[in-house]
Amino acid sequence: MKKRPGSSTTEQSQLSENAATGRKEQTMIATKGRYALRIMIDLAEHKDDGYVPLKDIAERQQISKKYLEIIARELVDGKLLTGISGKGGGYRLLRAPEDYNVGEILELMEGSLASVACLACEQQTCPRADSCQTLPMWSEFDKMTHDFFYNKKLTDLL
Amino acid sequence: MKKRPGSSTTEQSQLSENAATGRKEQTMIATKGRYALRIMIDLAEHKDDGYVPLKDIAERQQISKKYLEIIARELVDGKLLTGISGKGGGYRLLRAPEDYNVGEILELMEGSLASVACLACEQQTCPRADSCQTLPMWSEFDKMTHDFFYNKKLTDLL
DNA sequence: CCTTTTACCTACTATGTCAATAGGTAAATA
DNA sequence: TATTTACCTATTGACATAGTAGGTAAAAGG
Repeated sequence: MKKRPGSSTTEQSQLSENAATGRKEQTMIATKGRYALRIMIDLAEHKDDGYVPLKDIAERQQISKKYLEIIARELVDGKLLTGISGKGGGYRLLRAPEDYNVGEILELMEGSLASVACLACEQQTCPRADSCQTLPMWSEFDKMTHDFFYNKKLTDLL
Repeated sequence: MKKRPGSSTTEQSQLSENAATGRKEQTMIATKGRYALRIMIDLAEHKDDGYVPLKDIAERQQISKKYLEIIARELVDGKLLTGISGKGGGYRLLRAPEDYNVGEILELMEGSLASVACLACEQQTCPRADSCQTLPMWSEFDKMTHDFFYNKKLTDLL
């Protein structure tokens, strides 16, 4: 409710990641995507430990466990993870670490890696598309971005 | 005040660019950056017509003139354009079109093209930087992005 | 059986950015 | 002097982000 900074339980959160830098925050990859990646990396590194509870990940990664819950559930819904409840429960990868790529993880969390709205989500083509002088550049950039992240395996980050 | 859609004067604005796609809008390049680029392109195409009033640009590009005013002023402040008031006034480029690159235009408007907050704005380095397993990837991506846009000249879009 | 541990679920909220709009003033020309 | 233009300040609605709060259900150990 009151969001008192520094009141968190185990972790010390991301401090002023967003604060008073004077400039904007319109980053391509938000916290959610980055945290998701760190969950996946953590699970890859502990893939032989059975089910890994979120509490452990939160402590190791210094991220609010409560927030990680939201992210982990989205990863489960997106079939990148599986989790079981109860004592001895936790999360684990569904595939071998080398069979994940960074792009699919980020795209699941961020919705789309598109650089501009014009190209996001199979959008009905913009009426100006035919005459747009910048669209080819955005397309080229998006292809480059897609290739970059989809060719990067999770194991490349270990 | 009331923002009634479709009430604009000359242009029909960007319609539902942000609306009900069901997914998110966290695009790397916002409307502001794209509009700025279109102003620059328009001015490059009319560089022999003296000072070009914003009214003309707004009509040609189908963008709210009022919003373009904000963007144009930022471009002036950033030394990419010059403008003079009064009849016969308007805006013009300060350099030859081939001496502009897309990166400097976007970066002026968007503040930074950084993919993640960790790398934006000369930020004091993250305490986790040394051990961060994802930072090298973000750096690599940012370098690729920077090269892409800074090597793209304004004249490449004409 | 009961306690503990865990995932899973719904709801809420503070903050900030984006994309404009509104309503002016100052400057320059015809 | 009227008109056209840039320049300026302020405000706003909508939405996303990054969480927090407070539970319920499931699974295992004792």
